Amino acid sequence: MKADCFDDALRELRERGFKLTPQRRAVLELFCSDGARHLTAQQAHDAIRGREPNVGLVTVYRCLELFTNVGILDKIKFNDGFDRYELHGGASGHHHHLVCTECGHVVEFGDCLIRSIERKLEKMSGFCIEGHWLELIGQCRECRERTEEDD
Amino acid sequence: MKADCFDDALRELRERGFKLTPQRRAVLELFCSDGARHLTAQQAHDAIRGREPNVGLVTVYRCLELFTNVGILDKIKFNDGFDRYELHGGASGHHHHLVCTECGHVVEFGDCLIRSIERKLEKMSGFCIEGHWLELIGQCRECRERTEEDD
DNA sequence: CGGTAAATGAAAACCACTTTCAATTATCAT
DNA sequence: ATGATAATTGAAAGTGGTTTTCATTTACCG
Repeated sequence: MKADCFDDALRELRERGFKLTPQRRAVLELFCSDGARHLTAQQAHDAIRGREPNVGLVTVYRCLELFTNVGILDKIKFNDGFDRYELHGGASGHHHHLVCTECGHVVEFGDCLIRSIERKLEKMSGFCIEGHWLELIGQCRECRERTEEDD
Repeated sequence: MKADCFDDALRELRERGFKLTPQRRAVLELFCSDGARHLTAQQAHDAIRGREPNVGLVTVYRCLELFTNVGILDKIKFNDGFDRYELHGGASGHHHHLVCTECGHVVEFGDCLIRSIERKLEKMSGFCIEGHWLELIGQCRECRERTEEDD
């Protein structure tokens, strides 16, 4: 549990005039806890329910939207049809995801590798590039080894 | 209009035992026409409606799915919530999209720039990378110039 | 505390997409 | 050609994640 991220977020909300409801605290606590990465609204709701049964899924959706607008969370999209959220910046700043097709294991990596591509493309296309989305899929080491054993 | 792509597709469908209905011909014609790139089902339906009013949106969805399974089309996903389709392989093979946030103008580019990143990541992560999805967004030259004029 | 505007929860709406099902039609055997 | 047959179609209903509506509750300020 990253206490300062939680306190910083509460302060940010208070300063902007938003009410600090138990529901919002519960969602914030979840996302400031260590294991919380790229969660869907449903996953967040399930995780919160145990501690705080009085939090509706709709409220979770609204918290996620609010926190994203305020800059506390980032909305990220895998190509699986679910909106996902994680702490803004996170431990490692802007990053991308490498997802295992077998077990769903996710590895994150920084975006320094993309910058050079962006510069090349800006020259080629005349675009001023503002952002990018990169997701890679494959098989993680564990799943590859298990698959080989099965043969 | 790429006549051979159209004929090849018809032959492929016939060989696999699918019926050559006017609806399927209309969808094929559209995707074999020169301007047809990364179309949504709705866009395809709108484009076809002019020539062939008797084609339902549902049928367009079914054609797109069938043609993708058969290998005539590729399904591609922008992060905008719409499934999009284009001719398999296309003129330029596997590629990525650079989308203008102002006018929606799309520039395509090949994936040779990604390969070196994939190799680095395989070493770092132990993953065997099978595929990737990259989309960049920004402002195209025209929109940037127009925006500057407005200031 | 008491007033007030913001926040919540349940239900309904949305929207892209898929499925169901009765009616139509391309294809093939005759 | 023609009729049999199974695939295909279109309309309507269903899905599933997300958003909106609206009456009720509640955090916050005075």
